Amino acid sequence: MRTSILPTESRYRFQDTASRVRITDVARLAGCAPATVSRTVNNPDKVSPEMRSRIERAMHELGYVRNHAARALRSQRSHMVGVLIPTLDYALYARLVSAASTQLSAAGISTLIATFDYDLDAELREARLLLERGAEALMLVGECHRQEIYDLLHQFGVPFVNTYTFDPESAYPTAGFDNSASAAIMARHLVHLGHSDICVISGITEDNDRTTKRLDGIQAELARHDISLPASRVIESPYSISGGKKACALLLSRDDPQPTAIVCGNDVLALGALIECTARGLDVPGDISVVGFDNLEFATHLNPPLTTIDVPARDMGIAAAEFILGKLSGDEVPMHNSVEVRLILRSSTAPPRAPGVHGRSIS
Amino acid sequence: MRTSILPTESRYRFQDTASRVRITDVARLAGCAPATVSRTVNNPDKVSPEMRSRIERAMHELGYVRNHAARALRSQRSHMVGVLIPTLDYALYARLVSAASTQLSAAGISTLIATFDYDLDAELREARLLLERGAEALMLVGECHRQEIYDLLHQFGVPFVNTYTFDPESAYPTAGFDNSASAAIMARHLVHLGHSDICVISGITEDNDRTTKRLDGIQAELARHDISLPASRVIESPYSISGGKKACALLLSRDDPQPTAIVCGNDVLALGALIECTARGLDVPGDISVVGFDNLEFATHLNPPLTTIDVPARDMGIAAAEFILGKLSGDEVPMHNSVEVRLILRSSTAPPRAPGVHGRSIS
DNA sequence: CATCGTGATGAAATCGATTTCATACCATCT
DNA sequence: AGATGGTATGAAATCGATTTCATCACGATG
Repeated sequence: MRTSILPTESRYRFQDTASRVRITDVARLAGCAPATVSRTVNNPDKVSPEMRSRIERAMHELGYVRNHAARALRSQRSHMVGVLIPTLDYALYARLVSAASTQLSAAGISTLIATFDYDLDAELREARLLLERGAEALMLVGECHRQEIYDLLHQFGVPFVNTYTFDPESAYPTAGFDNSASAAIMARHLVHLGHSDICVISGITEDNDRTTKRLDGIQAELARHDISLPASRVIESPYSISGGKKACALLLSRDDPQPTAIVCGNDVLALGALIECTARGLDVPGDISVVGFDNLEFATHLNPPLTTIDVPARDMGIAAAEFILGKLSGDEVPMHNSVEVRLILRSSTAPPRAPGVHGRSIS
Repeated sequence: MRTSILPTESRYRFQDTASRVRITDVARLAGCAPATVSRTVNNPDKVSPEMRSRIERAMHELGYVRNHAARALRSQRSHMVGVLIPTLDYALYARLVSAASTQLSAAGISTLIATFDYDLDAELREARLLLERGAEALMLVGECHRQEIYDLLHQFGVPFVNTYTFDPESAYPTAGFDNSASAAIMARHLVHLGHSDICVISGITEDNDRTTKRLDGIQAELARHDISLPASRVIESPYSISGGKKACALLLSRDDPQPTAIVCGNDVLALGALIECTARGLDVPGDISVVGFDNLEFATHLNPPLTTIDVPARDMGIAAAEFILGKLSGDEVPMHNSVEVRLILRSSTAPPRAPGVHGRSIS
């Protein structure tokens, strides 16, 4: 009986048997030096047309695929950029990522996507991994990150940009919008409609500058109109439909004078709130107004269509990518880039049914 | 005046000035050979505890981060697996990807995500890129790919698995479910409820084996019950809410006897259909039943909650990852892995209002 | 006609970690 | 005591493409 004498030999080998075609193989077949093959791949115009076509034929014939590790090692350029987003869920960051990715790939750069589920320690780990893998730059979401990320980035001299935020005062580059001001727009809209009994369903604010600023912005705006926002009228919830539902249910079940409007930290929460209101037989916007944030595709299709803040995620992704590309090619690029958010008026908001004692005249 | 004499010098350099700490630097500080440092990183138990801690201290002190390109080049292992999905939109593949990614990362393997927007040529390009980057394995969606992908994969000896499909007859590994049989379940459900005027909003079937099979499955099941499905009752639409709305509007505007049920190729289309029906004042399920496919999170929250087919995307991702991990470590692994889909009965389906002339008795 | 520049190509060094092979040391066994 | 085996470590080769520098051919220029 012949039992396997080389058990480890059965191990699956990356690059097997006849295996990998190297640049030298192509060179040999084309009858030239490896350097010339490299040139035809990276600087075609530095090679004579005949030689080039000869080499291209050889590459095709052998099925040559270049080894990126070797290229990256020698040239010190990985041609990769890392994108660190909280989650893939709800396609919250899909527009941002795909726009950025398209933009980068036009410059021959691939995008490495990593998620961290709103856990900053996980984010740090992923960032380190991306850097290990040679990411030449990083796109982050928000400004709130572990200090170690900034240190690492500094140490590596790797450019980066914080997206979904815009802050000309920040020491770190930003590409996005002012979350506080944008959220204030929502609040102002409701106040202008005559609401004063307003509740907020916010995203989790811990370790999250965007949700924090949005909440601050709402609070400040309401304060400007002498409307108070007691803690009992604010609920934080993870971004999810059921989170929004639960939060809404809780708010509506409190004894306070019932709110006439609910401001939500994003469209997913607003969807949950809408569902809960409808389930309770409340008419939106007749009995209660609901505002979202993000303008995700479904917002326009809801019943009623959701009033929300449009976040031009695509533009933001492009801006972030352009910033990074600029940095990578040593150009002088503005540190901070803003994109324009705007209030999308749809039918989930209306004046409160009873003008109420708190009613105030509006310009 | 001193103008810059070295203009190119200003170019942003990956790895600058004082810059990069190499393994030799760590070795020098720890007073050992680079080999030993490498061992503490990759096989800690092959290094004596004192030496190890000395090296770890040195690594920490210098802020050492290993260079993945060098590691990959020398060891011929990239520790990366590529995942090729059609799109990031609607988080259609989020559960699959994140489950797979978690699983792989526990084995020290990073996930490279690439999207191709349902364009098979783009898929081929991305696949080649992933392979260039050294992906040790690939996760694909469906079985329909350019032949070149299979050739490339074969040439490189790179294991892969087709997800979202299960076919024990296939020459290529699959991890998923039988799309045809699963779609038949939807159709059967409607038939059993007594429907016979049934329409279908299918995903685009060109270059897509999953949508094709789902449509086939529906057709076959209806045929089994002597219900015909004329071309006029089938509309293909890209996966989007507005696509579903439009398709539904079109179907409802035809002169035919109005359908009493609509089968949708996925939940996003079903959402669109639901919205359109509601907008037209149709009662779902009173006037018309709607079925979806995928059981995305929102399905349960719709009004009415959507009857749909639950796709255990998480399990599928895990199965696919396990298959790949098995292959990579040379284990004997079953070629085909199936996950269980099941019909989720909710309230978007009911017997047709008027049993109608086509009514048939059901067991 | 000699010289210079230009463009195409080749030879060889190089990127940084891993890995093989050798060596030194110590403990154990006969 | 000598042989043996195992463990910890080091020296040096290596992965494959890029890049620098040298070389060569050829045409233009004075």
